[in-house]
Amino acid sequence: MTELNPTAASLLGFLHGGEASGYELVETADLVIGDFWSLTRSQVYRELAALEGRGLVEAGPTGARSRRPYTLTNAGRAAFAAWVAQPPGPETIRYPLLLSIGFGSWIDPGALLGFVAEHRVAHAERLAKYEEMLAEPDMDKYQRATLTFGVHYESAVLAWIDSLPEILGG
Amino acid sequence: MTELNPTAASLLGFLHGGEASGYELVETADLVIGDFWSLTRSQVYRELAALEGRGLVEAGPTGARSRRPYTLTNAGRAAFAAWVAQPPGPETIRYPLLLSIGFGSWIDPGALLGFVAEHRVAHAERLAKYEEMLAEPDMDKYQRATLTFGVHYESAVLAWIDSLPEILGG
DNA sequence: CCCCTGACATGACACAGTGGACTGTCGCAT
DNA sequence: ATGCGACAGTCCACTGTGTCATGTCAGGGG
Repeated sequence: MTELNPTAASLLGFLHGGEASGYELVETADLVIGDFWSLTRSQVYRELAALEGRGLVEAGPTGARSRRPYTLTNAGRAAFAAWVAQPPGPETIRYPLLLSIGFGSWIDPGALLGFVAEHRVAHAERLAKYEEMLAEPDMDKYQRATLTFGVHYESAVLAWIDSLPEILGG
Repeated sequence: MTELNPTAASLLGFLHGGEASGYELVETADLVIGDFWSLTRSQVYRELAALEGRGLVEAGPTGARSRRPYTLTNAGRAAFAAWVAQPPGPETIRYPLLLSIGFGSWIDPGALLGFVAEHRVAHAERLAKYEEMLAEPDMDKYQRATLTFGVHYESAVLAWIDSLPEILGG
């Protein structure tokens, strides 16, 4: 029984909510974990096929629009339980803006500040979205915890961006 | 002239400092951009081969321990200059701990807090490392800017972690 | 009634990125 | 002399990304 990867494990996790197609799983995942665990349609369909091959999920009869509804098997439930008991690995961040700044001496200073300003808008929007979602009173505490991460993260990025003129100005 | 990807562009960037082998480029990159732009030996060697095929770098005569020293070509310099003029894309974060928390209802609460505690140590260490590096007075302002991001990021993660007991406790 | 649009649904493919295993070289200290 | 650790590169299987292609179905407008 090879280890599950986090993406596959997440799919099994969502399938605890009942039967779902690949399309629905992508939508759910995008919504629920998309801000800190990226996945793509292609990858999801590939994982589902692999999970089916390993007997961790089962596909029901193909429905309208060639929809393939997947359900958890007992083996799938067990594999998920084993996965969540494992300590999670370190995070990876890939932030192209930081690359640009790191190579800032080759960039026109005005252009660089322009790039930063564009990113500031995106981060401010995400912060507002998270805060709006957190205002909802009846919310699962685990989702509240991940949203709170988002708030801390976006706030930190905004604070950093606002400190840049002083650092780069001289 | 297809677009450069950020990894390939970074290698060209580092080669502005003069001739270097794949091994040295991995070391440099790990040190300078490793905290916000992950790359692996395998990928670096593959990119170098591709860059050589496109005429953006040139390999000198193979030296001791089959060392292949690469240098920038004029085309490589031009490709890098074109790349840094482009606006950088959005960041991607993949944080397995957040997945675990998102699926927290299937995890033993004590174990979950244990996972969090382990991560706290790692983040505290990185924060200390960044602050120590920032204490250095003569430092390139661009590196100072990226290190400052690190400080903001790690501080935010620590603050978030410390807010978790309250969120998850109830 | 027909056609168009947009949401639903899957898959193929090429390329990028990761992590481990493997091979070999060389300098140095015991 | 030997054996360890840093240097240097390669291969492979798998995971992840982005785009293109294909087809289905529902509902509204003409």
